[in-house]
Amino acid sequence: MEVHKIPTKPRSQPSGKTNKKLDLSKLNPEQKNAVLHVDGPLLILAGAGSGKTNTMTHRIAYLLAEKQIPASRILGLSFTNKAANELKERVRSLTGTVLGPRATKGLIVSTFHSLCVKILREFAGRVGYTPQFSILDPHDQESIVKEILKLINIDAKKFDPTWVLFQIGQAKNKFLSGEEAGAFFDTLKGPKVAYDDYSIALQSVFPRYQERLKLLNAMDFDDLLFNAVTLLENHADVRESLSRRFQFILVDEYQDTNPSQFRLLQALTSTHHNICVVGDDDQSIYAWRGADPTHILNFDHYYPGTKKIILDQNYRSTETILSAANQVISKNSKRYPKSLWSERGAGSPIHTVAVEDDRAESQMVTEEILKRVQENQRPWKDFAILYRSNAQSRIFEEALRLHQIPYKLVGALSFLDRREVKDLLSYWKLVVNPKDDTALRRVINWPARGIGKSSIERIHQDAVLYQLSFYESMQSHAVQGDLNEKAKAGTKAFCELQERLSAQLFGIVRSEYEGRDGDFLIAVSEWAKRSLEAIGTKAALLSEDEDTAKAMKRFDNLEELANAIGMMDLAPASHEGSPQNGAMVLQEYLSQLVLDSKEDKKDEDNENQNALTLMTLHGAKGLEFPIVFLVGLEDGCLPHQRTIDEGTDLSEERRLFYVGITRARDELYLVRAKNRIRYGKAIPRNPCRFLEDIPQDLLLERDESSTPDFRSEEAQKKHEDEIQNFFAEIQKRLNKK
DNA sequence: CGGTCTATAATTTTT
DNA sequence: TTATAGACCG
Repeated sequence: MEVHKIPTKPRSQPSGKTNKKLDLSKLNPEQKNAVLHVDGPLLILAGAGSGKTNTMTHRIAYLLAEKQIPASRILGLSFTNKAANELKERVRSLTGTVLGPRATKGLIVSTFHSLCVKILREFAGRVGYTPQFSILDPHDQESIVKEILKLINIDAKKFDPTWVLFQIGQAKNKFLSGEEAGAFFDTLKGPKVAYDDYSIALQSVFPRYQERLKLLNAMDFDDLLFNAVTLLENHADVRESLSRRFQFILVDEYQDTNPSQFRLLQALTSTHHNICVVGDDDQSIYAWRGADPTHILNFDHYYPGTKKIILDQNYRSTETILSAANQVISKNSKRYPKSLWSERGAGSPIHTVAVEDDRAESQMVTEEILKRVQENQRPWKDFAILYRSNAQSRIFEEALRLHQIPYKLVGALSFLDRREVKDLLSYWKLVVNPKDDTALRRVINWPARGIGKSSIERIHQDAVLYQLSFYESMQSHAVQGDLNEKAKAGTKAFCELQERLSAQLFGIVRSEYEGRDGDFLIAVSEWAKRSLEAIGTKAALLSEDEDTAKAMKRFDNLEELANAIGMMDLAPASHEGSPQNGAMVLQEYLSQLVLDSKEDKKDEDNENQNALTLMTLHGAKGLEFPIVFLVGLEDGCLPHQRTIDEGTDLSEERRLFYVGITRARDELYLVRAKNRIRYGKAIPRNPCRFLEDIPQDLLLERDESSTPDFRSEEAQKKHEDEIQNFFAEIQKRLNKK
């Protein structure tokens, strides 16, 4: 039963054409204040669904249109490519009607990471790199750490490489110096070993890892930030020129900034304080990877004279949903007190459903969705199923597939994780950066060319002995050396292939195309397609997969990867650091790919496709859906077990719940299972503790299970204790009288 | 050298 | 229960 009719038209689009004047009439007074504030620090506390993006885009448009700030003096920063693209697109459409299509030319709206790439490509030499540096993906990082662990005789079984990498990343995110990192490592307790060798292990791996990356001319994600900050802090000339260039800086999701990002911003604002940050402390959910919410809580401390604006009118959800959200979040202590309100009316109550186990959970959700689709004519894309951890998606996928409901799984193994994609990209990486041993070792024998383990080992040993890159060592082995005939021939063939590809690619020069950038890009794209042939990918794929159709499909994907080069956005030739030859284009393309792994080629038909969404609570931030199912609302799942075990602060888990609730526009389902099947056994579970904070009168509760609520021994004991205390108390009072 | 098999570990969240 | 990473054999 719907109390409220849902308007499905997009909200707050500027109506029709406006003549020469930016239309601010659709903004509420606070939003307008934020837009009109020009000079000096500005903090916008934007609650969920409060028109944050709209405010930011209007503010940029206002600077461009009314204040005549050149687009190239404005910098917008966000965390995801998706957010950056959306922001840019909306600024473009806003200013388009007023200033024409060229108004945003030179405007940079990007993620922190890609901004750092831009800066570092230009000044790589100042931090000991060449501009061709590669960007490693997590998989590459892991193989390097494994190598190092082996080298220093540490058992990778005891010291999980992923864990080691995570801690190294933490140290970089916090921008710790060598000694500070050491002290930080000392405080850690690892997962598998009781004694504290962890710090020693980390302290021996960390420097070696960094050294290795430098040798490979490669940076990992965290290095991009770390090195950019190092560059700016140590080189006043670079710092000042960039700070002067970016006269106005806007930062989205500011509550998620980590110390590296914070310092980057400080450097960029060293010559002015025109920084506008937008965020919501209640939606800070990345502290676990180094984000520090005190950046937003103490913003005016770092930037005195800050103007603070609170956007608390919500344009998204019903009042019922908002008051549940407000209640839940109000239990957190360290926050700017605020409470969202809306004019949308009460709407439907929140459904809370308890089911028997996770199988029943997926069934119930699926059936409910089918019902809603039939009864209310809802399209699939109105629905989202949100969960705490990725592992929970699987069972829903099965149920959805069974009922033939189209869904899109966000955060699934990305296109880039596919083996053949990584292989192809490794060839391309190697052409751009021949020092990239990691890439080389991936494809040295793919397609099979007779270079086996022992040959690789020999090449490797010579590389170490003569201080060569792996590729250089290969080159010398192709001519002489102690490889068997087959391996030698393979090595020779490989080197020749690389040389040829490289020569061809560097031969594609932009100046020959005289402004026809489209043709220039297509030439590079053609090269990429030819490289597929030269490598022999089609034959390789066909031979390793029985299923010819499947193999062809994989091959088509690779061709698509080559094609996409032709559709890149290319900086104008005059612009510094813009690609001048094929290799530079390819390099740019490769960095875009690694930094943008989420929305890749698979998303091509994404926008208008009608499918329900399956994703984690983290992934859902910034999105909204008419009907939301929050599933797995059990202790151990929503306050995640790891967080409970650490015994510390559960406020971030609570914020996660808050984020989930506030994704819903019209209806919200809170679903929990009484048992969860794990490794084939049913584990009984308690309801998520945050559920208690939602007032009963907002809820419509039902229990579809056949078993009574489970209480863990501990909970049972606590419950009994409470009853006993209660009676003891009464007894005491009676005795007193 | 490459494929198949078996043992073992595993379920936070990600640019 | 399932996925993956080494071991081992052809």
